[in-house]
Amino acid sequence: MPTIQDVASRAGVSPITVSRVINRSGYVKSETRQRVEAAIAELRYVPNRLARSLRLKKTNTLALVLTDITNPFWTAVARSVEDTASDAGFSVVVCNTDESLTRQRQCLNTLLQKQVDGVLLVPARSDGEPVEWIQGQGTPVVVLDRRVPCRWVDVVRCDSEDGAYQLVRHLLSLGHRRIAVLSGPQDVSTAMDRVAGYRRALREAGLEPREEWVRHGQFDRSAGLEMAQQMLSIAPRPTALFAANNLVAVGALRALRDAGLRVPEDISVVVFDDLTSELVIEPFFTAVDQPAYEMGQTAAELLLARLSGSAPGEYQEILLPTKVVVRRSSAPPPG
Amino acid sequence: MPTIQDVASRAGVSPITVSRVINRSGYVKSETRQRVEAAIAELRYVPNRLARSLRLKKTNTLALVLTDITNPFWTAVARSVEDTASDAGFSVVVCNTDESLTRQRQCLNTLLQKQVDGVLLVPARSDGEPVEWIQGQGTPVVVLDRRVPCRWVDVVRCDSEDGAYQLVRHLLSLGHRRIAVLSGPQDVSTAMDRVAGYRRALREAGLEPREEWVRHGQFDRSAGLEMAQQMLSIAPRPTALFAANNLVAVGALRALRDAGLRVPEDISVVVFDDLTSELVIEPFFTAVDQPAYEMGQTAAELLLARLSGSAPGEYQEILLPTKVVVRRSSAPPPG
DNA sequence: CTGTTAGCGCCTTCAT
DNA sequence: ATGAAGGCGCTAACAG
Repeated sequence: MPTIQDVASRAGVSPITVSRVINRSGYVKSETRQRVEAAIAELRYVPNRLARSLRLKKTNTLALVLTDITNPFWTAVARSVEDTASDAGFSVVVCNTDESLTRQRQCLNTLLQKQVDGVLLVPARSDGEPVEWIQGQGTPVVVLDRRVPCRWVDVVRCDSEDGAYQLVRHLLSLGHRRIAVLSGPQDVSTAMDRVAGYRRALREAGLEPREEWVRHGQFDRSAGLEMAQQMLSIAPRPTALFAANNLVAVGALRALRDAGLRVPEDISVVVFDDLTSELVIEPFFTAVDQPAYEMGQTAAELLLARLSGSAPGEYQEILLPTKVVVRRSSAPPPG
Repeated sequence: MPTIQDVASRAGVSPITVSRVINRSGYVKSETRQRVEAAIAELRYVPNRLARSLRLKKTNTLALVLTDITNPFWTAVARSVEDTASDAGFSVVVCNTDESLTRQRQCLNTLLQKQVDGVLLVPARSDGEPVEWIQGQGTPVVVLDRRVPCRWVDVVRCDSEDGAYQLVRHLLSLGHRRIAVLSGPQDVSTAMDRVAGYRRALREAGLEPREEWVRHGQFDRSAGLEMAQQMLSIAPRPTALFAANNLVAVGALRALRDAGLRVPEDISVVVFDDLTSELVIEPFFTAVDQPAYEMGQTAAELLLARLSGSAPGEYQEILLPTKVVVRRSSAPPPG
């Protein structure tokens, strides 16, 4: 492949002149510029950004470390991050951790070695150490979606506690008294917060949350299926299920149908995080809708602002609004 | 940030010795190695892969250029590419083109500048030029999902013509005679091939495909909605719709429901490319199922094999099997 | 087993 | 308006 030196020789100038043409920096006589551009075209020269980045200590690349891009919520986030980054001339490297700390460390290590300019991190656990480690390498981080026990970091997320509270209030207002929650991993902040919001709503209604009505599992379909099955074996059976994420809800509904239960006639189901209407034939779930696209965009913009030095000095915690969407999956309890 | 030189000084060795420790290349006395490792730990040294890549002319990065990661089909492909690449020590940079040639060129340009080792490309158009351009830069390409008029390139895809043919045969066998197709962009090979398979099935059944029963639009929900509405205004109305992709089908169904039509009692709907069961409460569509995960994996493996020189000399065209899954959205025509 | 030399391709600084 | 020198951090090739 031709280098900047090859182009220079061909155009009869020095490499630095070619550099100035490519990056539109400094003065170049119009005639010289044309000769250089001609040489670039003839040689099909493509500048080597590796060398440029090494020199400039800037790669124009963002890392997006999330749990599983297969979940439509993260897909939307990834898409908005890419859109936002791309508009600013940045590329995005995506990594799936599957909620594993080991994989998270591997990802981050590789990413830092590649000298990404910034990291958008959905922490696999409520653990501040990875965040501090990245920052210790001089790389800015924005934490996405989840809380983390660090004061000195930017966070963009939704209020899980409040969303859950609202959702359970909706169930209570319909008359439900036996409400179970199918949540995610114990040490993931969103899973904890959603349980916390659930408990607060129950207590406020004068109900004592029973431990057997709280289950933790993975944030996926099969966990939802399994947790729902367990709930069905409790007597008296809950009249409503609160699924802490979209995939859990899909699995739960499967379990209910398999058990011959009708939703919402026999049992209600509500869910934190709606499935995008793009994918759904007929919206069914009563849900807390999270602005996934905005979350990615906001986080990416904040990170880019940090990189350009245009962000405010203090670290930010940005809470995006959620809203409850009532649909057909919730109704008054039977009887 | 500390460099390899800092580590070297601290350990009282030369940089190259540190390099050998990091990369486990060459001989290093166990005692020396320990000194070096201690220095690495103390300084929290992270090797700079930019410099390494510049030197080695290898970045351990793959590019994945697709149309829109928001479509679950591409999400699955992206996930499998990342899994496969990651196992081989590669990272993945993802780019969305939204079927735009301009954006495709921008993406590819940036990616080549970043010296990605290989490109997985879902071409925005049936145009061989971009492929040849990338190859001309000495970068291997594997084309995904779509045909391209190049002989000298690897391709991994499904047989759209045949899948469509099978799907329309299914409709014919149910007794349908007025079948319409809602396809994607005219110049995208999968959209063309699915129409071609449709036509072949019709002709074989002694039916002449009517032009008004063929529509082209974007491969998204709103196009599906619009195309379906247009079809409903044709008299006599088609008794079955063939949606050329998943999102088109969701949009079409919306249009049918809005028009007060029941599926499949009043009109049947079949679709090329199933929505993954992870996301669907109750599978409904009769569909051609494509092995999305395998497609990404196969393509990534082929690309990695090319990079390691372990691939066969000839370019490959790998056709992955599809299968028709009959569900509730198709039934005999009314009357 | 370890070190020296040189250079990957580019851009900043300082001349001219 | 253009160029020369030097170095970003790393490793291959060759000593020793």
